[in-house]
Amino acid sequence: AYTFNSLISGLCKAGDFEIAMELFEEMKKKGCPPDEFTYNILIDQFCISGKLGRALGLLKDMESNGCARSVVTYNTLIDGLCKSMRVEEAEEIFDQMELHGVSRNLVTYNTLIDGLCKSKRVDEATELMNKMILEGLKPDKLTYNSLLTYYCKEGNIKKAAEIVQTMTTNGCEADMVTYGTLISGLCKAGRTQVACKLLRSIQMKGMVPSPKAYNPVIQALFKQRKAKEAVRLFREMVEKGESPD
RNA sequence: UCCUUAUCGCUAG
Repeated sequence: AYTFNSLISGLCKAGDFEIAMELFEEMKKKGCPPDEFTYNILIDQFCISGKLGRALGLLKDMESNGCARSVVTYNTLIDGLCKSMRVEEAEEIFDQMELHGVSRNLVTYNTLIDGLCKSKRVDEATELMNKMILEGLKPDKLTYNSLLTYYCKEGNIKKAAEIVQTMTTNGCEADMVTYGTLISGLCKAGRTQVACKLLRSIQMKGMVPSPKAYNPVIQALFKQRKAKEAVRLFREMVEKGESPD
């Protein structure tokens, strides 16, 4: 099955889904039954292509083929449902895990928290974060970033700053993803100057801002008709050894 | 051999 799984996964990534499915059928016929990994790969593919019904169908299949669902299986489905804007169903799957005796892990929580944030249900996302802490799981960068992204998109800089505060006090270092999110939030809120200052302070810390941290600022400067400043910033970025993207 | 987070752009609406 190992060989088949590698092939199927590779084919899916290359977009050759048809061939992957043929191999899947072949496995069953050739006495090499698909295992948990095979199913997870295919479920993920169906989710990515928006065929949730088929993904759920495979989930049923697993059971009848004596294949145990793992936490990854559930995580994949939860993510797929969230990305298709079917968060309610994702929540159902989340609840089902308990009944099936599969324990949720950090990824499970992060996935659903992100889904809730993207559906603008930030209060519930925050509740869920508290719940995970009660269950002994530690929120990580990804957890905080989902919330941070929500507040930044909303232009709620105050809340965003609070999140950064919380994450650092909980031992999560702000990284370039964090800064990139914050900077774009600041630009969106029209606080371009503050965003520039943040760029500076990142450099003071000895970090090199990524192009993704520069981009929103450059963009915002153009919108404010400050093309010269934008170009200056661009030059600076190149000098510091970053390749523009 | 399998799952989750940020910016911009592109495409569609």
